[in-house]
Amino acid sequence: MGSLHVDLKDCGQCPIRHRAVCSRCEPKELEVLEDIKYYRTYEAGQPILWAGDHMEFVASVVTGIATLSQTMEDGRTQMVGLLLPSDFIGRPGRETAAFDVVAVSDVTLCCFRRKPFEHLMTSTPHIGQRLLEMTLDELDSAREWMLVLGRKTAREKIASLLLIVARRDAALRKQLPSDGMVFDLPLTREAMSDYLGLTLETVSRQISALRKSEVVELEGKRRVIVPDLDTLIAETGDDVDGGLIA
Amino acid sequence: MGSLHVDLKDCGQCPIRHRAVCSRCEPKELEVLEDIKYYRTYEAGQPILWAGDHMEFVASVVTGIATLSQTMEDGRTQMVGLLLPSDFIGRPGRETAAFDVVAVSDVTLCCFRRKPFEHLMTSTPHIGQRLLEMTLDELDSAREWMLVLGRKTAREKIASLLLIVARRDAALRKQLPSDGMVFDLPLTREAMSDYLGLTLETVSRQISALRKSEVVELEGKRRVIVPDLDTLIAETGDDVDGGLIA
DNA sequence: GCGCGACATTGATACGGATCAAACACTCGA
DNA sequence: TCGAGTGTTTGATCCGTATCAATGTCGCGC
Repeated sequence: MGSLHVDLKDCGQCPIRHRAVCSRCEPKELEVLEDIKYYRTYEAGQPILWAGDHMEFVASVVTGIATLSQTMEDGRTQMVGLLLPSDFIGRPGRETAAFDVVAVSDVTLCCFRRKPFEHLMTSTPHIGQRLLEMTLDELDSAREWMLVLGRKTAREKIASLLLIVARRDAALRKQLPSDGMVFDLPLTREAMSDYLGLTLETVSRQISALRKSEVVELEGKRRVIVPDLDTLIAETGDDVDGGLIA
Repeated sequence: MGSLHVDLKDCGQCPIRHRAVCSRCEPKELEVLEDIKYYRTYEAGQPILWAGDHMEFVASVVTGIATLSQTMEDGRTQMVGLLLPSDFIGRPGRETAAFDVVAVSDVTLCCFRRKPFEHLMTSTPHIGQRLLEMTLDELDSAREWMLVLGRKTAREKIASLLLIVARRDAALRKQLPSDGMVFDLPLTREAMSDYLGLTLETVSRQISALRKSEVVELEGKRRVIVPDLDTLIAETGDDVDGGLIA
């Protein structure tokens, strides 16, 4: 599990080649990147960074899932981002990590030493352009999540999370999300509660409630079946965006 | 009120010259910007953009305060950002607005037609670099706000908002926030509730409670006095960051 | 000066989600 | 096979915030 059957040293073979921060780079630019990059792996459950840590590198997630989160002194924690393959960790121009990063599954990172990477950003506009685009997308997602955290009920929060995971899973398979789709939750109930600003008991109860209402079916604790996508969307409280079918 | 005693056409005189998206530009680059820029003003309470609107321009806030918010079908509203002088509105490469933008006070925008601006971004790296930096900062703020929305109590939320406004106000005067500082709340109770994910009644009650606890004093409805800054910080639930005194 | 409208405060009550507690399900190693 | 550990479900109760409602305050136009 987790072993890759491609030569990771070759950017041309990289599974996130077309989506990551390097996606706009031309062959010559990739060669420079290949010189300063190296891989690191983390096992499920391992911390990758603690808030305040000195960061010697920035990185792209190549495989696996990690979480970005914040913890208060008394232990209350809030997840502030979910890092999936192709997502970027770290920020040029900043010495220390702003949030905790934890591997949820086994994770492989493609790391770049920070200083050379920063230098590269000024000489290679394609990297900065792509990073800007990715950061703007993340800012939009973060703002959308603020609505979930601030205004949605527990039931709507759960439905919103399920829908996000469902859409992501469909995108990964290069399919449209559809009625009858099946996917696995990558997160424990506790991780879901940290994401949604709820307790794990409430998460559990609301998932049970959605099952009783036949909005979703469960196979074991993690596998989810969505019999009717529009029903799930209705439960999120968002307006129906028909735009996806086009 | 709102009339500026400077020639706005001259970027050299612009009050946000050193912080806005154009702050890295050299004189020659500013000349290009001056060709495509124009000013628009909005009165307090006026909408600037609705989510979904076609955007023909991107802009910098020159003076005044605006809010960025999202509304659900049933009317629940969440503010997702507060736009202050030098903040940027819009996003290169996107046709439509993602959120509602409303002027809270009288607002002046420095607008750039979107297409020429996008073109400029590829030819003038300084703009993209600065925009990346600003966007990364906003992403960090958005993520910090997610902790407030997801995990803080009503009292902590109010204290967090007061502290943010206090710090911003101090920064505007180029002072450090200090004991005994006085500032005005730019927002109504309702706008605060939209920001904090509360009802306006709860906002009112918690402000009264903080006053009874002598964490703050009020002069009228809007003017706030902070007798002891550390007391206010303690009420936010955040760890005390001594870093500011250095 | 009066009355209106916008904004704010305060009170009474309801309800959603947190908290405390117990039991269940599954995996893994002895 | 059993027992421990981890993650999950479910129940009982409590508390914080929402909701519904009334009253208060200030500024402004008539």
